[in-house]
Amino acid sequence: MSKAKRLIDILLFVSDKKKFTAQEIADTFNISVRTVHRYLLDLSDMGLPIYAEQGRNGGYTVLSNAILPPILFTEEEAVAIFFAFQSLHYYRDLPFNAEIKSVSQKLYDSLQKEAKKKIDSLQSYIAFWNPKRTVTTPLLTDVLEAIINQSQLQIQYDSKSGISTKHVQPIGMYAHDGLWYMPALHLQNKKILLFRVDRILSILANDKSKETTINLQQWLESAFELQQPIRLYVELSREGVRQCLSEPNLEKAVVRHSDGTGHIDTMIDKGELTFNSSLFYRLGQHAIVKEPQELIQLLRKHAHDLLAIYPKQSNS
Amino acid sequence: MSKAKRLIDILLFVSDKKKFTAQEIADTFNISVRTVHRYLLDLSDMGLPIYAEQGRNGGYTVLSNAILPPILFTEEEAVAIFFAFQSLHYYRDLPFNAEIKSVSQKLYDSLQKEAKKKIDSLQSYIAFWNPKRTVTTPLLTDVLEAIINQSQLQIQYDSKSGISTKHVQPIGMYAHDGLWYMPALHLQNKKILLFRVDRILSILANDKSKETTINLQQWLESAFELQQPIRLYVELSREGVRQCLSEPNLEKAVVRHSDGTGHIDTMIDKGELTFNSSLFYRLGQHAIVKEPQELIQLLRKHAHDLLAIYPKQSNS
DNA sequence: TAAAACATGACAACTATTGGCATGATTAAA
DNA sequence: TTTAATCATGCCAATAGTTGTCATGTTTTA
Repeated sequence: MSKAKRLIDILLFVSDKKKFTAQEIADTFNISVRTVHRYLLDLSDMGLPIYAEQGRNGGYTVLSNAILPPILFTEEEAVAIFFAFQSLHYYRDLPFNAEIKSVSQKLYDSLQKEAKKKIDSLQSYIAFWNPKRTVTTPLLTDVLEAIINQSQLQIQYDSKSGISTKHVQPIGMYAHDGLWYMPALHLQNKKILLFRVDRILSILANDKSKETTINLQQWLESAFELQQPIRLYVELSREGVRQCLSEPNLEKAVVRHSDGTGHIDTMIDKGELTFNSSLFYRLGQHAIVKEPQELIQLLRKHAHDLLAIYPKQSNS
Repeated sequence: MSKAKRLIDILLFVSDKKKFTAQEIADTFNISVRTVHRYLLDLSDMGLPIYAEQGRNGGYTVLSNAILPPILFTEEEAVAIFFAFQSLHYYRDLPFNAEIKSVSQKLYDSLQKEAKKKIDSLQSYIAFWNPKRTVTTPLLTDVLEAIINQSQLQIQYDSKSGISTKHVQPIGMYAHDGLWYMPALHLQNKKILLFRVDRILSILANDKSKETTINLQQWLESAFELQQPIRLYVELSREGVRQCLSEPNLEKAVVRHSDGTGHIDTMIDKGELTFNSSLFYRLGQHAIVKEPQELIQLLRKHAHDLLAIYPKQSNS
């Protein structure tokens, strides 16, 4: 086997093992101890952060985390990684911020002059634009750690009804629209609630004592099942069709007529009525709700309330 | 210089040059032609897609795109790239779909068994959730190509007022909220308009004839300057504060009072009034708009319209 | 037909790697 | 204090790998 391959094998072996003696490596790879010393010197020269402790019980220790074998990327692939990272910029807090920086650095360093120019020029043609969030999520990594350890948590939470202390077992954590959410089992009433991680004011992890719950993927799927299905029927003008096609929740249900107008006929959850009323309020005459009556009543009630809040001759 | 380093140098050289003869390489690197043949055989064995044409005017041709020197990643960095890509899944169309797949494949293949498990288990704790868009953007790559070439375009566009043909020069392209947008200079009236790429029905690129315009970054910055500033003053209940802090546009302007309530006092653009009326309609009594009068009138008018659209005893 | 390219084999000269041995230094346990 | 287990380094001969040169083919095109 060529030296290069053997070096990579040893690199992977030691970066995985973290602590070892030269004799171990010699035995594992059937080479002499002398050669092992030489190899480790080479790896050290190549930048592997490794140090040796002398004396009995001594040995080598690798400081970095597990390392992957060298990978060859094409320029296009490097660009893809750059842009994927760019799209993440709008999360103010991310569990991988340090890694994202180091990967970008490694890639950019290895690009040639011309390729760097290409990336820079592409960046003047293409972008991911998102409003930069200002809410910070200081406890993000703590929460993630607790989730991975499957700990039960005592959290102080800033909810609709004020700050309260809750005893929960988290299911997982997900990002949506720039914010982090944590579905968790509320241990008092055995119900799964959804918490916003930025609204968690403090956490206290108890000993891990796992109650078997569903995992995050299952929860995400079930969370969007209809609990109380109800029929939504809406007639759309041409503009209404256009607008509704931009609504992630409804776009699938839009039916176009040949004259450009259309309609929506689908089942939605009763709990989504409030959300939908906001949409159809905005669309006004471009979307005439025919069903359900509840939604129509909601729209009317809200309109009435609004007229009460803002009386005719209002002056500040 | 060691063989490995020389091989990498040659790899980079030839993957950049694409077409070359053995003699060229021999001259460039001061090695014999025989050795070049041997090296190219090695590179071919290592997976570089290269083929040779014999005879006069023959030579070697590399099929793949420019290749970066081998990079060492840590496991954590690989995980970061995976999750960055996961967050992109909600764009149905991306200019880098092929690259994203190949990078994921390369990384996953190079992970050890244990590391694969780690990633899989992390994926059951952490996710990026986004509604999957169903609108397709078939012309995405064509548009990107035209933008890079700085071509002028004749597009068929499905706008509010129907399908029309427009003659434009694109400035760039950006993604937002799962959709792709293209700001472009309308050549008839010299104004910059914003197009949704999925609403472009066909494009026809003219010869490139660049009118100097601003670049995408500049446009993005200027696009959010206030054209017609107007004062927005809103009194917020405790719940209103909570809700407004989740609104990317307003969160910066929210001022909290010591009792948990708060207010917004900021400048907004007159053009955003419609957008804001939808928000404050939803918030109802939790956010009492005091200024501007236009917004209050808009809220009232819309409420009136709605009551007219949905008369009292409406039955489907 | 000649020139320009790739393809491959043989071999000697050269270079790099390896293992074995020796010598030191350092550390912790006996 | 001694001893065993470590790393660290130097030397050298044996071995392994690499290189250049030359030779011989093949394929393609001017």
